[in-house]
Amino acid sequence: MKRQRQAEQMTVLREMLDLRGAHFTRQRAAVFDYLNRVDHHPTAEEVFLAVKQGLPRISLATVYKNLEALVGCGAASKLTYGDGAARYDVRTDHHYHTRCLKCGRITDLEPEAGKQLLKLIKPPRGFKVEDYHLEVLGYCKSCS
Amino acid sequence: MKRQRQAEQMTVLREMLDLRGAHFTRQRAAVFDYLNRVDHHPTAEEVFLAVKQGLPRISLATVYKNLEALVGCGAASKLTYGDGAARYDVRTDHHYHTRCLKCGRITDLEPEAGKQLLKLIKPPRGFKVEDYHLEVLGYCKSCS
DNA sequence: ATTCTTGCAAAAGATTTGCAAACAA
DNA sequence: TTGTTTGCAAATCTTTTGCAAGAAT
Repeated sequence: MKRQRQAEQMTVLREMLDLRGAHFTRQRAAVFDYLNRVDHHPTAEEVFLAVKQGLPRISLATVYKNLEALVGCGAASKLTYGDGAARYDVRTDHHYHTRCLKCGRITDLEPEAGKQLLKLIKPPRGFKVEDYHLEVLGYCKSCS
Repeated sequence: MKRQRQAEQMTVLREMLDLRGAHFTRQRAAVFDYLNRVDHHPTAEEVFLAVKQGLPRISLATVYKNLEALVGCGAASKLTYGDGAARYDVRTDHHYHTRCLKCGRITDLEPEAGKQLLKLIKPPRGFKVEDYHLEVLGYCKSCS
């Protein structure tokens, strides 16, 4: 059933890419697959090192291009913090997470609060809301 | 009264720096003063170009060092997004803002919602909350 | 006097780009 | 076939660092 799920995800990915006129490639699939497997939000470098196991000739530039392509077609999202490198995630619908100030690990928060949160937000007149992002900073269990 | 306010701010800055064993310098004061004047959240480059008007010999590295010093003593805060460069702000108590996806301009949101927001946040067990950050993404009046 | 800061140039880290060959549609 | 992607190297952009001279405490 794990395999079937993966196959479904790849079909969905194919469609999402197709809508943007982008091709489905082994490298792209590998990057997407890795993002689906990990439980945290890796940097491009991390993705590169992991995907290289299966595709030894892949380059870091290709990983960057593919992460960009995945974000572009909506299959992944980019999370940027002050720690140098950007992080990537397959989920585009999670806007709530915690980030450890020591180890940098990111974990998702319950999305329940989101609905209520939206009611509280009062953007300035004329501002067209497209998305929102809530980040809770602190120290995780193993770092505190 | 504008001048007096500036003088007060500088006195406060002196104290904040002193607590960390940091010196008060013309360059540092100029960077801090600029952050106090602007209505948006500039990048280090922007600060550099602006401060250079009054201190033509200042270097970009000095601006970076001073922004870091200001953040270190609590006189400023650093805001990091996916658009390449970090942005800085004198206020350290504003965690709610909007960011335009087109021009990158950042404006503050009413902090009222913060109190209620905190009640909604349920971090994982063992996570020690230090800070939080809410960002609303979209298009500002002039860009939409 | 001692310690910190400046300015410069060089270095480092992350990400992007140009291009010819390879691949997907 | 046509347009996109790959891999490589070089380039770019942001930020940091080493160091001697200068400024603040």
